[in-house]
Amino acid sequence: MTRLTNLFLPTEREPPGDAEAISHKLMVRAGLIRQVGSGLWSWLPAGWRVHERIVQIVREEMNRIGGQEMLMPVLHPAEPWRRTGRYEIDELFKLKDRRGADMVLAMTHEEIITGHVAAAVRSYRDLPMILYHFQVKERDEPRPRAGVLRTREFIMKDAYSFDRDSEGLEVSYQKHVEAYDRMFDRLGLEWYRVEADVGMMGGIGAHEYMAPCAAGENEVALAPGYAANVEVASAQAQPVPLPPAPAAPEEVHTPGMTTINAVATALELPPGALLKAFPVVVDDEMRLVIVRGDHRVNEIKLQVALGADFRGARPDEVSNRLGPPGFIGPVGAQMPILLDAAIEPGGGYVTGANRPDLHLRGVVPSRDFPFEAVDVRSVVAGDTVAGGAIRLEPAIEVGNLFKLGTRYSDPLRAAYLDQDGAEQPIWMGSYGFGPARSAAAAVEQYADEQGISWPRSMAPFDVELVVLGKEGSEERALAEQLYVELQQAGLDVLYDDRDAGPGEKFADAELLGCPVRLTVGRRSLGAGEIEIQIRRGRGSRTVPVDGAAAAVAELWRELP
RNA sequence: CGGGGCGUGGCGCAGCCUGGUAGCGCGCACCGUUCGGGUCGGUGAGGUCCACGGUUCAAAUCCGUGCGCCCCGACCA
Repeated sequence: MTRLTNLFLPTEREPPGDAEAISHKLMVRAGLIRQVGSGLWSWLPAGWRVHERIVQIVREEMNRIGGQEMLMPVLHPAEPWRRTGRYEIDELFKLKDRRGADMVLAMTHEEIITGHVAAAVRSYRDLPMILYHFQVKERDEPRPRAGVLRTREFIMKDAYSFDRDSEGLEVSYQKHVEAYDRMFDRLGLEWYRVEADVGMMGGIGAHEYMAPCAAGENEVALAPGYAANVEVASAQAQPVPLPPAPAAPEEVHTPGMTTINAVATALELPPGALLKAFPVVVDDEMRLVIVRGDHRVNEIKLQVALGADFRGARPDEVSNRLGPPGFIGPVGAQMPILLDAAIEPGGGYVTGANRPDLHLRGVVPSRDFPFEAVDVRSVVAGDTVAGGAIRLEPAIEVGNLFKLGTRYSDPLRAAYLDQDGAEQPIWMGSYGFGPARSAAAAVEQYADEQGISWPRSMAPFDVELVVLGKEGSEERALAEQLYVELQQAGLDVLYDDRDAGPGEKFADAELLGCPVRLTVGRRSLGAGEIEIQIRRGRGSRTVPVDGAAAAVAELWRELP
């Protein structure tokens, strides 16, 4: 199929000077991608083969659940984006055409697909339906990073389901869960399906598919039978020993101690025996959020608990309503108090006294101040879910599933007539998948000192055939013949026919990371054999020249 | 948006502080050598030093402006 002398595969000995992530370094070094600008990347031929192999697997799994592939444009009129209220999103690229009309570059395609469905679907008989496409997405990210892991332009598979009601949406959603589970298994990635934030853009449920890797931007909380994005994870906190509480809170002099650590150290208490007060403002009203001293407020969980956007209170607001920053607390606070569920209502905690250089010891929430119990803290490693300890892992989001409900069908008037002739809104779901991120995640997960080690399903080639020997040698003649036979056996072969030394050929083959490397050289040819190296695990064996192609094809099918 | 850093042949970098002939390694071309782990030797090509402006007899180097790129943070009182 491909001779290396004819392939545009510019490998580099050294990674770009500014690269940090493994996938960034290796994908550039291996000649798969090249940078055009910040967050803008070209896919070179070998890299594009990887991308398209991934795409094909996704396509097959989408078709299997009845998805219909189509294509929508990247350039949109602004109007539908205004209708859904998303025109104001900062990440949305906006531009004007020559007539001065407002246009946008698609960051996703809910507006357009819903418009098509709204215009064409009339009857309950037209539903349910799953439509999808692979198309470029444009997002003006505040900070692109790590090669192809976070870019401003990327291809996404986005699918949309249209159902008659919420029960129908559940069915469509479950089909996608199954399709996604299958595709990530087929891709050979390590992955987790985790509970995810539905976001403030409406929606009633969400999952993310996370590929664990060091360069990941997210963290997932994992326990036996449990997996969630830390943004939404919920768990039982580890208990903290509390000193016995006195009959009433006592003042403690704590000069200049404005941090949890300073107070905990001075009073010889664990940080978890203190309460941290976090004043926020919601719709111009201040509220006091309280978490344990060793915990952190999770802003996404807090937003969900509040049911509204919030901001941290300014220092002057804190001073006016409570006390000097660093010494604030819930006792006597004239505002609603949200108490994190990890706090024992009957415990005796230390809190700020709302006066300079003073804290209170022995504060018992249920006795000393009114509160509403909420779960608004970030889980930490060692917390438990159903008795199992949580661990946290960095991961990259490679897919997501959203139950949109009528978030888009309402403003875009996507409705149908039911059996009684009554108009009903269409229930929608949306389902994203990132081929580029999946490729990068595979590089991150399986790379070693030598380079990339692709899962069989996404490798640019199944086999790299390396010939050692000069032009006109016996090795060359045999390699040429093997090259043809391997292709006839159904394998995608990259044939390194360059006039280069063995070290260079081996190093490049390991960098590119095809699952199997074949070596035709004098050493084994004398015994009538060629060598097979498995990239993953670096195992090596020999096989007779006769029937070698069939043997390799059989071996390949057993690889991960 | 805040903070830090960088921009010099294709790639990775030095030179800048202290202004005065633009360097190194790799790669590339050619010749020879070698041929199971980036072999060795020789010859050679290749650079508006990000851009513009300023200072100076003289600017890669100093000053200013702009552009581009990377990293960290975007949060708890």
